[in-house]
Amino acid sequence: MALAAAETILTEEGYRGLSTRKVASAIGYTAGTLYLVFDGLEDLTLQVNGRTLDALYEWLRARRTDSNDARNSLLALADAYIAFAEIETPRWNLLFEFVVEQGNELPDWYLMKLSKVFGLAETALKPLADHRSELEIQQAARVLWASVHGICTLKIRHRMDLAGGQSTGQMARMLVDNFLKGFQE
Amino acid sequence: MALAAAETILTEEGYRGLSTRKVASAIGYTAGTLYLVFDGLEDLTLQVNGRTLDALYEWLRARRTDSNDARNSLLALADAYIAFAEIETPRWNLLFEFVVEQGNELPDWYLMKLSKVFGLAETALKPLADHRSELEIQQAARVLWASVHGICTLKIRHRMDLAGGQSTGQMARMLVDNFLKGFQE
DNA sequence: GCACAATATTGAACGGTGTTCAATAAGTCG
DNA sequence: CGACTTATTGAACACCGTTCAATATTGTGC
Repeated sequence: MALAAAETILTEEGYRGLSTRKVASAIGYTAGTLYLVFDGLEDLTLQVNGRTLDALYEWLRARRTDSNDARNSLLALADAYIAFAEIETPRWNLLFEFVVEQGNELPDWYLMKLSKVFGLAETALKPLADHRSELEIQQAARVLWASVHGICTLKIRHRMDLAGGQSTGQMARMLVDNFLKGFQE
Repeated sequence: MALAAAETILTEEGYRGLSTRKVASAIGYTAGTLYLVFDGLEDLTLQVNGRTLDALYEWLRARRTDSNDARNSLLALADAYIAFAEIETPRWNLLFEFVVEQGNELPDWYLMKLSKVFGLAETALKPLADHRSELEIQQAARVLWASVHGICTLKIRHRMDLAGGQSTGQMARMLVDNFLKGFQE
């Protein structure tokens, strides 16, 4: 499979090393042949990202804690997310480096996979459902998710190795702790 | 100046359209000449990013509120940050698309500019200094900054246009409100 | 003004990229 | 076997970053 070869190249050389010719020759074909299967490099990238989202979902699902303690669940999720980004950095990078062309939208199947991942945070927040509405839970889950993602991004892209060095995990803990305190009134 | 030309191309064609040849011809030169001034495209990109950081700092500084209300200050800052990302999307994208090569570090002058921007969030949080230590303030400021950045990223890269659609501003408000409630004990 | 040195600039070259497409090879069926 | 369909190629096009010998330009000392 071309996608598996693409993932190998991606992991070994980073997303800048990913090229149609390299993927094709890795599976014993020519670049032209790839264009019978994919619309082009952008499409191939999207497919790779789809598989990465699947892998991320499985990774997180395997590491979640099934407790009724929203704080514990969210911290476990955040730690697992950070670990995935650190271990699978090139694949994780490609996930967000892929900027959708102006006017184009991400395909539905891709948005589905995304919302499946977000869903994990929502279920982790569910134990607080008595105090808040369904919509508020969903919105809070996304705010938290985006925030953890931001912490992850700035750390991995070396935008935060300045003074006051906390680890990514500590930052996530600070975020979740304070946010939840506020969210529970 | 080459950097000004690079910014024009960047704004008009996105960071994928940025090339040494285009920048050079835009100022009436040849690609080779750029290599007497810059170490290569990576260096040129870094210089452009430096100017973007300056512009971002000025943008935020001009829009901050000088009140003693940490919440108001932070929300003004977050809104200004989001607005900058929306208006100057290509330049803002390049700021974080630039992944530092393995082993290389960002130069000191770049980290200085970064910490200057982060500093704005720290001063906005200062009114709460009585309750917390200096270090905690700094750390909280960074957590908040990274979180707002994450919200911004996922929105601009179209990773969140699913159900429960809040605006970026609403998400930032939810984040700051809840975090501060928790942070103030 | 002129010769010489220093600097600035070029343009071709190398190896790479995404993408297209006529031409060819391989497989299938009557 | 021939006809038809499918798979695959490899050359071509227009780019890209980067290097560097050759050339043009400028500046300096006489």
